[in-house]
Amino acid sequence: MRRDIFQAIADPTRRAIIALIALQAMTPNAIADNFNFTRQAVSKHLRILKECDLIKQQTKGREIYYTLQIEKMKEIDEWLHQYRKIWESRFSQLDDLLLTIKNKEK
Amino acid sequence: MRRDIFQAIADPTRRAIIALIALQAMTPNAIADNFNFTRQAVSKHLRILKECDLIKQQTKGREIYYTLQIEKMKEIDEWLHQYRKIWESRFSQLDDLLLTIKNKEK
DNA sequence: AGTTTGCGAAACCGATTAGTTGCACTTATA
DNA sequence: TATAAGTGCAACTAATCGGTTTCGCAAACT
Repeated sequence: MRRDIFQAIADPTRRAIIALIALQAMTPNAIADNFNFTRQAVSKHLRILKECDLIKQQTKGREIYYTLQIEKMKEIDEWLHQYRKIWESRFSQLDDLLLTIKNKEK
Repeated sequence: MRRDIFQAIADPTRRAIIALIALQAMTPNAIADNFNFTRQAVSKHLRILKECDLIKQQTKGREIYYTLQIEKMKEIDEWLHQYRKIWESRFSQLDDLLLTIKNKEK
């Protein structure tokens, strides 16, 4: 199935997993220790995160270490950019207004 | 139901609605004209967006105009901030590396 | 060689999602 | 006042989601 990064971060557990492995590479078991779910449930989340390239895996013996692909997070940032422009322009409009009021007081 | 902004933007149709009303306030009918869904389907999306304060409505006669609450989008930006710090620090590490190489060449 | 450990995949299940149709209500128009 | 237009809500439905249990397989340990 084609995965969407926005759908991937929609689930709070997946966001928590992202936060965990952002700090250091972790195995599924180590990740699952932080939750009340089974390792298999975590494994399913990892699969979804992997399907949209948010994480990558590195096998080491029988263990698999998952790491965050921080580059992928930029996609959200890029989507947000168009709206950031809007709120920043509104903020500068407010600045202009305050400046006008200030000048009138003189 | 308590709504989550991340869940709200997970749906591509809702992201399209957000993009539409970011430009100008629109009525449900006007929004629905842009999709192949029924007006009622759009109405349900609007309800979800409203439940997490991403949009607000303004009644004008029998019409209801929906506008984007751009401030709410900042919540995503704040969540993203922790990861932005990471990719920016990695970028500066790359800068350091390039600088080191450059100095060696001298 | 036999057992334990770490993992993913499959089958299953209840809850949720995203759409539909049908309806009721309010406002504008003839 | 009757009718049309704009809207939200409720009931229904197929598909998806997020969890579980069970299983099979490969690597590591005894």
